[in-house]
Amino acid sequence: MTPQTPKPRSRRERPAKPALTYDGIIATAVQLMQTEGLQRVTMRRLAQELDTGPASLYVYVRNTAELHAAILEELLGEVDLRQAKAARDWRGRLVSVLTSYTMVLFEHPTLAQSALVARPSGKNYLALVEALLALLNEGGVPDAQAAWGVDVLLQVATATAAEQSTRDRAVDAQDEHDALTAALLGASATTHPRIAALGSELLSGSPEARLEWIFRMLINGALHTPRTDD
Amino acid sequence: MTPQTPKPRSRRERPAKPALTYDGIIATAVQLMQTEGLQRVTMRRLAQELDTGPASLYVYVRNTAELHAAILEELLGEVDLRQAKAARDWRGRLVSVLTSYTMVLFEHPTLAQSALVARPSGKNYLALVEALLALLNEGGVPDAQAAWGVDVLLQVATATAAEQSTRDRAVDAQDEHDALTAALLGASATTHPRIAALGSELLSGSPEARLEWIFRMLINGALHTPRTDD
DNA sequence: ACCTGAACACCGTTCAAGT
DNA sequence: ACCTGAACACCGTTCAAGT
Repeated sequence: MTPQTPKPRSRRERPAKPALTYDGIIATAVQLMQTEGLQRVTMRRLAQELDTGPASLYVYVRNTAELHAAILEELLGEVDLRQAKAARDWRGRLVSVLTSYTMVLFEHPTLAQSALVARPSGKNYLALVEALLALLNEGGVPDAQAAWGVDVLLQVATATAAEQSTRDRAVDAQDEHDALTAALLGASATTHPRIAALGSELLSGSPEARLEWIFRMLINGALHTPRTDD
Repeated sequence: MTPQTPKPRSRRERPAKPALTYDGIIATAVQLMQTEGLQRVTMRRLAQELDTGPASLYVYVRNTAELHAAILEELLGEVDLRQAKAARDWRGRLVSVLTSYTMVLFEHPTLAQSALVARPSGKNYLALVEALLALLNEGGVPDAQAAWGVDVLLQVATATAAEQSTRDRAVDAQDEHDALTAALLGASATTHPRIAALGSELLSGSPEARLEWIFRMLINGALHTPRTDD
């Protein structure tokens, strides 16, 4: 009689060390980010979580940037693409999808920072691009303009989320914001007439109100700016 | 006869250790960035360059982010604001100034990355904002729209430069770009009809042509999108 | 092929102690 | 007030050696 249950050779107190796989590594990385933040998702810390040494991860992931890109692609699954079919005009639906994307990144602003540099190319990203292109097409934005415009829409949304990453590291960010506020409001009307004229208008509005206006102005810009390059 | 030339108490082989000052630290930091790149402008490396320990720098600079922001503010002095007075229509001059800003950041894309997070507020930055606001005003962009629009213009320029920082670390970036190209061009017409319809159009155009179109569409968007929030 | 220990070459930041 | 040595708590990545 051969034993049906192979005795697990559990090392340490963990319930059995699972074999390393790409998917397993990324899943653990996402979990680690959710519990400890992206700044803790390092090769060393992740290896520790997987009960191995950092060198082992390099069999599956080229470097830290690639690891972060993979995490982002996972996260993009949370973007609410159903907004594309809501009962609103195409502009409103476009703004909704973009806002959902921005909100997902807002939860992890440091990831947004890396997203600017390491663009993903997985299925969730493709689905997002497709949804945006469909809405632009529905709104009558000419193909050539939609092709370049979709990039700008995502770039601005990503950059806006990335900017927010300062506001996390509370204290410094506050100081920095105060410095900018003081500089803008204290500008002299002789040397900086336009800054002085606009004054607090430059800093006005909630982040939400600003973002909505920005998305609308991008859409209008894409719709009304012909490509003259070719 | 008293000696007229005081004997310098030179430590090591350096020609006399200058006293630390904020300006001296930033000047050395800028120089270090120019010779070795921003990734080498660390507290430790900079301290070494100044012939002291890293702890000494914390008397003048709160942290690494603040150091990088100070470097950026210095660099903004290189933006060519004379373009604002060139013999072209206001849109063309606006595009010129923005392009000059982008080019300055292009030389140091990792600095652009940090610029997204740690916005400067020094005199060079104020001069740039003032120049942009003056051009928007000249073009008849309503104040409320100019106030929010100037932020978007700078954000997009900064983000575009930051994106380029990948293209420096040559090999990975190429792989990543190839992955995106393959994903976009390989998209199925049934699952991703719009991506398939646009195809290579999505990746077309030189960076310069794209950027010029982007600036023009931002200007048009700002000009034609009223603020309805208040 | 996959996995690993160990090493190399670094980091930011704090703190007690000096001048 | 300014400066410092030393320490704490980390990093990414490579490589030779194992299985």
